[in-house]
Amino acid sequence: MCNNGVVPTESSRVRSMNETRDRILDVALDVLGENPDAGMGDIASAAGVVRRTVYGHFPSRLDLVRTLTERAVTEMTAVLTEVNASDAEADAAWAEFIARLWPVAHRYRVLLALRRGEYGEAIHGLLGPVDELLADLVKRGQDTDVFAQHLSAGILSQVAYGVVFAIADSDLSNGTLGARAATITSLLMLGVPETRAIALVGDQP
Amino acid sequence: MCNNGVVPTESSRVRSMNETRDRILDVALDVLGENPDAGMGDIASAAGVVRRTVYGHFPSRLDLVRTLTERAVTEMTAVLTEVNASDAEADAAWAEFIARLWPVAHRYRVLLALRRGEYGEAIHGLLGPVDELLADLVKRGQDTDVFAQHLSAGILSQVAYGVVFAIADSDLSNGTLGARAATITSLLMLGVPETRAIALVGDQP
DNA sequence: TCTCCGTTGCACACCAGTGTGCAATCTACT
DNA sequence: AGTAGATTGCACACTGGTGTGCAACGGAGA
Repeated sequence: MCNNGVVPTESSRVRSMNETRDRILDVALDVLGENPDAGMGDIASAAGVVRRTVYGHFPSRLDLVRTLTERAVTEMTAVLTEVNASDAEADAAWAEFIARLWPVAHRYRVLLALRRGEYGEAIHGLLGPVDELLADLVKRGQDTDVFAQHLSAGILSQVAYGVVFAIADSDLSNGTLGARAATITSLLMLGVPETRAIALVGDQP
Repeated sequence: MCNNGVVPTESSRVRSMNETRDRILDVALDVLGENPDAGMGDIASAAGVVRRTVYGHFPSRLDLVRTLTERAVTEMTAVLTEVNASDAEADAAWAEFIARLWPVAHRYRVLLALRRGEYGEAIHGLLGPVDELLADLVKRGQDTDVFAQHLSAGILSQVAYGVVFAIADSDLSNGTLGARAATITSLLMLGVPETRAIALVGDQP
């Protein structure tokens, strides 16, 4: 009884439990990424676990998706706030943002497809803060005449990172090739001249 | 028996039948556009018809979606071949293409969502010719140094008209505002300078 | 008037996924 | 050894969509 606390990881029990829980979440991203309509059974099998066990960790399918979304929001806001805090030019900040966001966006690309139909509302709600931060960055770029103004900051930011997700969803998406392509393409559509865009990604490979 | 032919519209019978058939197709685009997972029942109700009747025209859900896709392919290839035949600069051709494609893309935007999951393969196969024509146009632009080359013509064309569909799918999509936004944005991401892009859409409102 | 034939309304079987219940099993901790 | 707890394997009920069968209705055409 050297341990009067309640949750000092309790050594192994809860740790292995958390491992399976995390494994389910990780594998759910992959499975749902390939087929957003995959069932709990598919996810369970892919995680090397029985369907019943998944329900032990997540009472319903919605809980699983929500947890996934919360995870994504946490990671993305972390990157975004950090980049947003820097005093670099908006286009440079955007380039750095995409470069660092890329692995995250690629992992959670399924949320794009999941946004419509059934869980769309829940996901949309959770993604709200991310959308705001994104719009702030774009607005800063527009105010300093770095970004084009043919669209409002709200719409433009949505479309711009929609493209990032679209490329992340594309066939040849992993590797740094996708990151470069996504950064350049999004910069271009934000109105940054091609030479400048290429120079920016050169800085941040 | 003044009529020895086989299909002189047979006056009314088959005509009213074709009307309901077309109405089902039209309404299916709307319903599926709002919710790609809508069932045959929803489509039937929206068309003012019983579910059983829909199955009378389309033996299975796949048949309905396939017919819808074939329709889209027909309309899109018509526009694309016409634009592709012109000897204008590639960026001007693209601008005209988007302007004329816009209503079509907006109507069939649901196919974007339907491309993944269940019918994805069938749709993808039917859309093949469109993809080729699109890639040809982009490649022409790249060869004449009008479009950027940070991505291959195949990928770039996909991403570019993916954006068009994304904007068509956006909330404020109908009206000419969406068409302008889609044209400018796609031109920008193709590497066309902002001033040139705006001039191009000015020519074709 | 009588006959097609599209349409309707209802029936059914089928399937796939969801979520729950419960006894059995295995394992880490005491 | 004993126990708590996660996991398993199987059961079940429920839902919702699909596709089919069939008798009945109703209007246009012979």
